[in-house]
Amino acid sequence: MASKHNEYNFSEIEPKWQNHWVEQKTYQAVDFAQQPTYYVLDMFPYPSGAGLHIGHPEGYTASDALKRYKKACGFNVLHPMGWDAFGLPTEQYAIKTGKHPRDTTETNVARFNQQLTQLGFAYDWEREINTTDPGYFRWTQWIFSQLFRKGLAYVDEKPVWFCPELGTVLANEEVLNTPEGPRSERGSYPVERRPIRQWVLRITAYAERLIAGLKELDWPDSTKRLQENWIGRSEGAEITFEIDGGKGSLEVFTTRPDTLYGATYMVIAPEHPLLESITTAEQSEAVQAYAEKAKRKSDLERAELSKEKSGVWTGATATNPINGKSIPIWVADYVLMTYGTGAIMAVPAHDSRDFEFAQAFDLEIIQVIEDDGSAEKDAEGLLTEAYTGPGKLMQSGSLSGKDSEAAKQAVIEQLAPEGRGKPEINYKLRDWLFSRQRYWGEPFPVLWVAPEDYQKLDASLKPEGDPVSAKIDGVERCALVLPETQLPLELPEVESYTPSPDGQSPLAKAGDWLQVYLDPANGTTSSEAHEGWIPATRETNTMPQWAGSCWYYLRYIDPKNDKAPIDPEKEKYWGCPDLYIGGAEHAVLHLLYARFWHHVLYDLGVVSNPEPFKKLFHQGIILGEDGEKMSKSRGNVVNPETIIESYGADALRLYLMFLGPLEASKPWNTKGIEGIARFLRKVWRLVLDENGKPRLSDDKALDPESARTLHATIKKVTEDYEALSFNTAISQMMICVNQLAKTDATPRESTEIFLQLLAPLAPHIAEELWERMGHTKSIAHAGWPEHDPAQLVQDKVKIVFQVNGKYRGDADLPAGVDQESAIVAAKAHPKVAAFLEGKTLRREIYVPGKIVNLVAN
RNA sequence: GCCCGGGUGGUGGAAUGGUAGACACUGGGGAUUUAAAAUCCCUUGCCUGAAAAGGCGUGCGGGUUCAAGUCCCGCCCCGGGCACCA
Repeated sequence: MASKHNEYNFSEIEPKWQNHWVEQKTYQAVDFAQQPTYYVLDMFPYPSGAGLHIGHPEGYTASDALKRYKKACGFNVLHPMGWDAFGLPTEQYAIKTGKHPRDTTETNVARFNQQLTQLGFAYDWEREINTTDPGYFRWTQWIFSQLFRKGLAYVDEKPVWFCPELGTVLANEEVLNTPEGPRSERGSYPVERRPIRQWVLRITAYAERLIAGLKELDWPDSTKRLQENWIGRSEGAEITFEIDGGKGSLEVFTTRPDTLYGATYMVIAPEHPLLESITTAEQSEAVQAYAEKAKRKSDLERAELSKEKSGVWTGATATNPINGKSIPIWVADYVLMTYGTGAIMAVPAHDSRDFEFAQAFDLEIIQVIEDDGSAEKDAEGLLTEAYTGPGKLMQSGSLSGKDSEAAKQAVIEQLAPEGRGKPEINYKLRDWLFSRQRYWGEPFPVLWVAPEDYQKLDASLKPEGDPVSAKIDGVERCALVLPETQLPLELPEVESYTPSPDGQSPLAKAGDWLQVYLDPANGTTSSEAHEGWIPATRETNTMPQWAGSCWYYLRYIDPKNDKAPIDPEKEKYWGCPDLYIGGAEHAVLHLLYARFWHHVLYDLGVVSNPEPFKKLFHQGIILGEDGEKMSKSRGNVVNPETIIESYGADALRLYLMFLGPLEASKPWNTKGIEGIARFLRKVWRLVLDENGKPRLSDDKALDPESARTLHATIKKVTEDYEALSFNTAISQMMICVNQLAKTDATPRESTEIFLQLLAPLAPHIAEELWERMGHTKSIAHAGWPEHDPAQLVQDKVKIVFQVNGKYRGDADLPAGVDQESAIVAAKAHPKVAAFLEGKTLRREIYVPGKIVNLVAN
């Protein structure tokens, strides 16, 4: 591009300043400095082989700009970066090429690092973390140990999604519902259900706190609601129905105990443990066939067939505890074993699912809540749809006439003394499936020992409460966690990264690593047997990628600590991130899991606040030029590197922010960046003349109009940076440059103020021009300008004249003009007068400094 | 079905209830230049009109208000999330 030294040559100046910030440690965060702190956090990237895509620099530009702005304002700013480097693609690559994931990760990290630097993101690299670094994951393992010891980790044989192609188990959220059936999110391979031994974290124990904690958070409302719905708290009652014929009892969960009189049948899930024992001989064959069929269906298939309800009568009946009525018990797959008790009381009149089912199988429908005419009915006055609203009870014995809300309580109170009912709360949230049958993840710091050896163990190795046990290779074993001294537990070298076809982790083949001896007194391990030591087998599952990202924001505060995950004093000094910027795709899982761990760490006294992320912001998605999501297959991918080559990093940064509001999804438009490039060249020429010398005027002050623009710009840009409204900040800076460019030269102070405002978003050009104006210190140390309100005061204001709400003219009147004079001026305006002609003035409105509206007819 | 967002010129977008379309892109016209790039100036919502001017315009239909893109009610469309959670 430009070669003359007096032209804007971004490819020369950008690397220069990038090196400068690194060498001078310009953006290093200093522990315990006597300044207010500001911690701005980005969601750290997975260092994939593909390098950065345009979505990364969007959020990262925002945080980089905010960081530079806050530093200028005098904050001790912490803005770190790291790598979420465990994960499937690297492992897949290892399977394909035999290359160790560690090496691939190293290469990818180096590339990402270089790309981020090229964009001018000045992180405090001394705090860089990598989830695959043993110095990091020893503390991930440590946190797991704490969860284990608190009884929050257990083992369960769970039917989980298994993907034969990837050779691994997938979490529900990694499986997509496609027209071809369930598929893996990565690669879109077919998946199937398989029961496999799994580690599970008891996140449900924190459900209540995770909901309550949301209240105080400054998060997008939609994200809070998403989490709330995901946790899915519902209040209701657990009611016990006696099964007729002395076959025991059946518990159901309902949110509508008030409709109990309308319960005309019951339904249990096909997986319900009582199904076999209650089914009568006559119905046995049909029930068994039905249960078999249901088992083969995936959850997705069950849901898709939702329009047609299916089910079979078990032959059994139960007694409605409120009225002694005998009602049939059906089995149907619209009832889920995984929610509530796996059984329901069906009230077809007031639940749409039960209504559909009752219609399909011709079951009794009894209306017990008055609908006041709001429900659809047929000619005979019978419901043609369920009425799910509130109302007065009817056909409900002594409760008839009571309001439904009050009746909920009344029913529970009536049943409670006999032990047939109690208030109950249920959550949609399920416990967190926490293991993967993969190589490239954190190994569990867990050993399995024989039950008799387990007795000999020191209490510190065991969980609170019951032992965690499981069948390993058909033999009963108990789990213990390694003591802190044995951490980190590193991954063994293996010959193959491929899981075995039965879904076992590649670690299951790491013979030497697998078998160890253990000192029961303190958990020390060795490959050699010692007197009194006991044999143990290592856990072969690894942790999911979420594990490392659950607490990384804490580690940045104290990244090299080998005594604790984080030093308490440093934790108190920095606190939690003041702002967390990241994509909305993590609205539920990552942000919920991280909150869960943080609450646990709070209980353990590791952190001093129960919630990790006070303020959250989601940047939108950059779409392709065609308005579609960028993807290789669509061929609409924009590569940041090519943009930097042709326009420079400053232009890319500004343009990304100029596209629209940070939170909006917006299409990329390559032509649009021209406007930004033009703006930057204009800034260059505003500061330097054609000889490359500062274009300074001898005057101390700007002309009044320029001064007003400059101070309005200081005000607007400051407010907009605070609000992350970078698009409008840039517009205002364009207005400012256009105004200042009208003059032959600019006072030094004005030019400098403008560069200070520009620096957070376009730091390279700002630094370069700052230096060329004679400064020897970085603009990062120049502070932040304040606007002078006096400069904004105008002696004349434009008053708009309206007649009947329509614009008919305007006039510049003295600021602070009173109502009377303003209205006189309006009436004097020829066009206003013309529109008033022949009409009667009904009303005169004056909004001070803005508008006169004359109402006439 | 339920829960969130969002519908403004040819395009991206801007607008504490107070002139809708700031700031840009694109298009059109011009200046400069041997030419190009760069730069600068004018113009660019729609309709009527030669012009002056007027009318219409923020997805659709109502309403509140002196005044509505903005507030309220009822729809339509697009995007995202959840989906038999009793």
